[in-house]
Amino acid sequence: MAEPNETPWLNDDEQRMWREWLHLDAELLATLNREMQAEAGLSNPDYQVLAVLSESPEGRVRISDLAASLQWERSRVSHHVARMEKRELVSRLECPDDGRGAFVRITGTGQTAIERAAPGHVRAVRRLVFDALTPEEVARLGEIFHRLRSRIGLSAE
Amino acid sequence: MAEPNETPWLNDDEQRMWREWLHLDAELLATLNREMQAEAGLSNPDYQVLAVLSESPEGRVRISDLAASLQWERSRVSHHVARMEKRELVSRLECPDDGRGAFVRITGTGQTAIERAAPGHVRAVRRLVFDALTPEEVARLGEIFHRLRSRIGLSAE
DNA sequence: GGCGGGTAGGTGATGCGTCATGTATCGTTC
DNA sequence: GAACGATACATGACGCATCACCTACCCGCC
Repeated sequence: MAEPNETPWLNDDEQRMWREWLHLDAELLATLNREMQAEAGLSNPDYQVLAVLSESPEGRVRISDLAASLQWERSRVSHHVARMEKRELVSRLECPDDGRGAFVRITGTGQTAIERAAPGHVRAVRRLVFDALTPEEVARLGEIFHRLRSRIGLSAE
Repeated sequence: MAEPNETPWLNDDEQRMWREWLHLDAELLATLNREMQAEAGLSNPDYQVLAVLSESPEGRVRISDLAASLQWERSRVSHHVARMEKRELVSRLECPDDGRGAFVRITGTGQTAIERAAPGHVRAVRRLVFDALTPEEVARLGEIFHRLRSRIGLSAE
């Protein structure tokens, strides 16, 4: 190990769990990404954006609202929407109420793409995750993830 | 929802858990990254590479072995080592036994960096993850992650 | 009416990751 | 010993993500 002894390293269980977690994460996301890319030409972030847009009653969403829904930075949304616009999955509209604002709307191409992607995506999540878990495990994991998540940002740095 | 009814979507527990998981992941990795960046100027991948190198008895590791240890693609290792070489964290050596091969070695700068990073990194993982979990939970999570991981790659596509 | 601070969004630089491809070398087989 | 397929690694192009910074606009106030 590279670290001086004063800092207690993780014990075996912890170390094994941590490694499994990191690898699982990487593999899970990569697999979901790859399958959706193959089936519908969408990346995971593409899917998330299109999902929000297609669920919006007005059919158009402000950049900032999109950022809030996805918990992304506005800049990230801006970049991503720009890329998606090039591929004609979404389009931008000016916002009449606020000269600074912009709407994003899903296009026909985008609608087709997400409809094509959705069933496979859900099936993949089921197959990779939920088919291997009991309902009790799902509940426990949900609680644990929530607990961990709520601690992030407290007393950092 | 965007998907046709034939495909069963996730139930509430599943959906909540899945969202928590995705967000937790993103936030956890981002936080670990940010803290190590601030403390020692290293990214997470930098740390992993340096850790393998500094644990190697010979002080040098073949690119392919590095890829195997980290479970990265060789190409990724190649790119990453190139970036780290620019920052003088590692250096490349020619391999006398195999004209195709290359060794990577940690530099003094790299050694200093990982020694500076390691205690904080371990503390961060403890603080963010293990301080909030009981040993039973750690064991259960380890088992679950292992189970899920072993299913990836079976019957894909 | 014009000043000042906050907000909406865009942009450029840079690092990270993958895919497709290229090049040199190795080992084997004839 | 030449040819051939496999291996080791590099490279270029591209998408993704963040950071730092910019512009334009809104709103409240003097």
